[in-house]
Amino acid sequence: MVNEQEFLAGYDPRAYPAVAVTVDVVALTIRDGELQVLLIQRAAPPFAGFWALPGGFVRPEEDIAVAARREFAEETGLGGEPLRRVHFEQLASYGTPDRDPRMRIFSIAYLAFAPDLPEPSAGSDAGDAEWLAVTALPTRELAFDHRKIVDDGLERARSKLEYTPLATRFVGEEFTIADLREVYETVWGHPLHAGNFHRKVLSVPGLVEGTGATTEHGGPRGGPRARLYRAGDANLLHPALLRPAREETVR
Amino acid sequence: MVNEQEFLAGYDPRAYPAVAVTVDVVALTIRDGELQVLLIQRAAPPFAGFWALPGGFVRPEEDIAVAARREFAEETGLGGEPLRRVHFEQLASYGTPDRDPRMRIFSIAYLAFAPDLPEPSAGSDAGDAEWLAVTALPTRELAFDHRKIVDDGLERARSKLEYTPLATRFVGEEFTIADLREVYETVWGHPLHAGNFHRKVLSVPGLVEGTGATTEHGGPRGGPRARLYRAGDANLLHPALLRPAREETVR
DNA sequence: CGGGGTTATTCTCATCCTGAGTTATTCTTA
DNA sequence: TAAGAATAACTCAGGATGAGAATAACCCCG
Repeated sequence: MVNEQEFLAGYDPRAYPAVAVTVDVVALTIRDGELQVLLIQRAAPPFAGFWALPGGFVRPEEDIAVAARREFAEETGLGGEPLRRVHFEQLASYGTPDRDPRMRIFSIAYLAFAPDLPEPSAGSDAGDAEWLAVTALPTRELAFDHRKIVDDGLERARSKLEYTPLATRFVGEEFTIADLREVYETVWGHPLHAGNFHRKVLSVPGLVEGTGATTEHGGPRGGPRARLYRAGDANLLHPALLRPAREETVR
Repeated sequence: MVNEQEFLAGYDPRAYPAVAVTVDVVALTIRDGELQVLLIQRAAPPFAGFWALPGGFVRPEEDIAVAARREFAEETGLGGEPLRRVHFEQLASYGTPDRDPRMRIFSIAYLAFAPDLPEPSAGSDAGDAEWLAVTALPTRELAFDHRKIVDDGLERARSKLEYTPLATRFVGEEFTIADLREVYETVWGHPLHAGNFHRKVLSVPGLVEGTGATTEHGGPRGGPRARLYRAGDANLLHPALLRPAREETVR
């Protein structure tokens, strides 16, 4: 039997069938009171002209998570501190043999949560980029299996709001309880009881901490000035902020 | 601009640097009242002689999930109905550039839950295979980044017991409430209140359904015959069966 | 064969959390 | 200045949880 050195010296990677690995990013933000996902229009085949998730090949010496951040930054033009405030997490991997007509391509999907972002600037390999309301997804055909990836990302996002403080990633540095409630209502897609939500947010340790300040003015249609809060230091919410169970999802 | 056909005809996969994709399986079972993970001893370099997760290269036309089941079946010798009762789910993907000395290898990890399984039969490419108690993991150095993968799998398993009926995958077709409680205690690593657990399991809709039968005998050290149950039809537990929050994990 | 130890199952009870509704107060707009 | 709207706080009933105890069935040992 050969030892490790001899083995590696005689090892030929080219002996294996070619496969490739890409990252795709499901980037979510809240704009105009709607949950929106970042899409780019493909300029080159395959699926030229179709809308797709931002993503691309992982570079030879690049870590996957770094690749995901790079692809996101390229499409949004974001960098520096604003980019650091964006939360990234691995979502899942997709590798059905025929998901890409070129060759066997595995995609490692990432999920990104970002506060209200400006209109995206198109990257070099994208014909166009835009934020699309997730409610409009059913009318838009996406490239590859990206519809499935987006659906998985949305379910992950809805679920993560329950037991993590990720909702604070959708709002600015300072926010009101109503801002936070709007995030939950938008992502979950139904209204919440304002009073109960308020009580709950303040009772969960480490979710938010008060700044002592209030908003400059009341709401656009009246109401008192709201107190401002910052994200707290909790990583997990306990007790969790559960969305009402829908009978369909249980069985 | 070329159309899709012309593009694909002129496409050369060999133009890209070689990468490979493997699956690794974190297979968990409960044997002798302990949570155990399936490991194989590597026969060939790299990491020859080290213990590692069962896994291997995804075949050219093979789906990832199929590859995970195949690798698991090869190492355990399991097939047919017993194999169908094993739950598989994708865990996460690992692709740090230097995680494998041979080349850039991405690993897509799967998590498997199985009821009490027999001693594994060694596969063709494994020097040996064994179930190792997870409590013994700290004393055993694993190949590649498999320690991290196992840790992620264990956390996923503990978390999934809370809100899904997966605990029923660790016991046989018919089981007692005490069997189920032992699963939770073993995976979570601390004792539960028998009375409260009993009440909770029976109150969650769709978790279990009674068979009408009882065990043949009482427990080995006494006690009445216990009623037998089957897994119910729920996919999600509501309300969830939460493990007591540990302060460390929250912040 | 009888008693002690063990375990399944059911109850009790105090406490906490949740959903729903109400009230006081502050602020904007007409 | 009055009406409308939103924040924040309070009330109350019902459900869920944690802790402890009671009851009854069953095993093993002496």
